Amino acid sequence: MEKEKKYCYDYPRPALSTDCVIFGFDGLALKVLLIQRGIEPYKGMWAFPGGFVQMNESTEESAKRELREETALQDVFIEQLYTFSDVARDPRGRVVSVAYFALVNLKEHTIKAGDDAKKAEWFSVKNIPTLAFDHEKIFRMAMYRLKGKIRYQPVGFELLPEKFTLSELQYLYEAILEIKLDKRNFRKKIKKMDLLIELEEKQKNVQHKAASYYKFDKQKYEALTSKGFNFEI
Amino acid sequence: MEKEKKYCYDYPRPALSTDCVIFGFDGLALKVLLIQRGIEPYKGMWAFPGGFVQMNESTEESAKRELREETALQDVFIEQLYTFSDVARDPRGRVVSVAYFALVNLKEHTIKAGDDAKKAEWFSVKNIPTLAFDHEKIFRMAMYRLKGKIRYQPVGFELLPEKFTLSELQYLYEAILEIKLDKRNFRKKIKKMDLLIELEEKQKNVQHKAASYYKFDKQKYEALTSKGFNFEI
DNA sequence: TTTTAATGTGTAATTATGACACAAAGATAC
DNA sequence: GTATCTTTGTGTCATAATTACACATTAAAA
Repeated sequence: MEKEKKYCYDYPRPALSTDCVIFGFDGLALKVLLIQRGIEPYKGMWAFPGGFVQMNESTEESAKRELREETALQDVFIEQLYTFSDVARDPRGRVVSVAYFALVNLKEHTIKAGDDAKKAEWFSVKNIPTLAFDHEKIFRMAMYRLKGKIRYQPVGFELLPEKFTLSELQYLYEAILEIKLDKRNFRKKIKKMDLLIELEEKQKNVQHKAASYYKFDKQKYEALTSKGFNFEI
Repeated sequence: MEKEKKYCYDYPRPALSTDCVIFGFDGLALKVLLIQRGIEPYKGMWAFPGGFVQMNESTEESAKRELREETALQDVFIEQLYTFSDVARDPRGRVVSVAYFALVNLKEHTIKAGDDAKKAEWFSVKNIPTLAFDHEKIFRMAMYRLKGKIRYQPVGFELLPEKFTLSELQYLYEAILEIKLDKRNFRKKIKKMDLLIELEEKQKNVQHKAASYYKFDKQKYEALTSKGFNFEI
């Protein structure tokens, strides 16, 4: 078959891709998922999972598809981050990329083992390798957004298992905000917003006093937000 | 010359455009600038100014160029809003649009008179006509963003002339937030953040006690933000 | 001189924030 | 089974922020 460029337009068009910054929390550190590139450009370097947008899908659908294909993650929190469009951001030519960020809880979602040449790995946000393309810029923006967002929207729960202890919740906030919080004051605030349900169940197999598990009252939160309530830490 | 499609690619590509939601404030009401479409589709309907992204410009440059070409506005506050990519958002075919929002002060910037077929007009945000494409969605998003942003970043000053009274500032906040604020409490907050400079000059030709003019201390604000300060209303 | 319309100012009650320490529980080691 | 270890879970007080609320002053116009 002849090598032929089949798709022709009156005016030139940039290629359109999506990239996805996937955050996870393992109970101690905030992590992001990176893919090691198997092909040029930037072969061998780490980058966020992503790919080109197809004609029959929105950019959000594209980001979700890439997420599913490259990591087998599904039904996770995902939100548009920013569109990166510097003329020279991709050495292959003009590529505009719509970046998304996703939040997953590492305990309940396992990622697919790296298929063929592609290796996927979680990196602590404190220790990220040099990234391909302009992905450092994307990463900084994603961190900034997450830090801002967690203060006024209860997205933190997306990073925790369904059942979690108050200390786990606090460690998560500390990891994202990169500050130390006071235990009593943190609990006071969390209790006052009245969006957690304390479960009967307690921790097991811990070598100290077992903490109660809590779960997030999503229904109540949605009822409140539709009435104009605003969550704030 | 033969009608020929010159730009060919291995894979199909969506067209990429930018649209710009331009907010202005006339002292009483918050307004947006709309362009009446001179051609199909949606001929005669109102829409946000916008156009296709060229190969040698980023989307932000494209939005600024469109703004300049369609309204003669330059050097105004502009920020990326969101990328709209629904497959069917444009009846001409697949068009992904990166929306921006801009803030201008109506007293110091006059917009170009509508050239040829294009008529530009300011509409109160309380009274917007039916819009072309998915621009209603873009508009709702822009309003939501502005409401959020004005509470923690001093973007309001972009909508006022360099010299303004405290009442004008308060009316602006009331128009954007769509709430009534208490005069004494508002002034207390504004004064405490210490980012306004009171000028010698007072209002003239008003049929009541003349108010002092103030200006925003941008230098001080930038010095503070670089140290992690956070403006909040 | 009176009227009109908006400016500019303070206090007190309530609520939110931030700093701070120790007994109780459960597992493990001896 | 007692001591040890580690983490849970809780309250108070001082300070700061927020909210509600009213009237004398000024400048122009009638």
